[in-house]
Amino acid sequence: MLIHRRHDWSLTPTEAIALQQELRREIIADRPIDLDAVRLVAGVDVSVKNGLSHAAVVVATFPDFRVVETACASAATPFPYVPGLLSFREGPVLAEAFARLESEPDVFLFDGMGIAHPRRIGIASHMGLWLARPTVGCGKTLLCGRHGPLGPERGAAAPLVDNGEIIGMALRTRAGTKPVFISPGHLVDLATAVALVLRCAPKFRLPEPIRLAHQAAGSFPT
DNA sequence: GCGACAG
DNA sequence: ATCTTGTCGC
Repeated sequence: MLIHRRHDWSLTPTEAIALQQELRREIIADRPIDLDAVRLVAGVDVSVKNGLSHAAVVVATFPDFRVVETACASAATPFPYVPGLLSFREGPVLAEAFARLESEPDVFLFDGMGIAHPRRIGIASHMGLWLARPTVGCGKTLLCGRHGPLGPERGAAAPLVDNGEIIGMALRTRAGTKPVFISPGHLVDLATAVALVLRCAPKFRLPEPIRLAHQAAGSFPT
């Protein structure tokens, strides 16, 4: 599908932070989406092996999750992991994989944060600008913000608050397991993001598209 | 200055 | 993220 190249990726940490401050102004995180109109959902993930980064984008039907396409890409890992700058480490390979997509997913689910980020531009939001399509962040652990206690049942949720603003939601997708942290990436609002993730994770803690992408990204020949 | 810190 | 098998429990 058509990708919008927004900038160069080879930046120093200081330059990367400055770029995030510029790009954050373009993020739209208050737009509702009609989930009944969603037909294709993509799961996005990257695995790192011996200095190489392997990206996988798995496109599945919604709401039954049958795989219709898998786009992959590999490249030398360009940037060390630095909290707050994950997109500069995984963005390059992901952009390559996105460019190889033949289908046009209605929404992309990322393994990481959307606006629940110190500068409100986690990897889901950042890549959302490149994709110019709805993106949602689904993290397994918290990067920033706090939340109150959650009920024990599936569907229980508590707002993620940082500096007085609601940036996401701690959401229990399965009873008896830790919650996941949902936040709008780009072109979606929090309520829609939460509803989508709940529908994408009917059985396991993580959304089905992300599980598929995680498996694909991790099964590269060495 | 002291912690916290997606993947 | 990654190194890694079996095992406890619903």
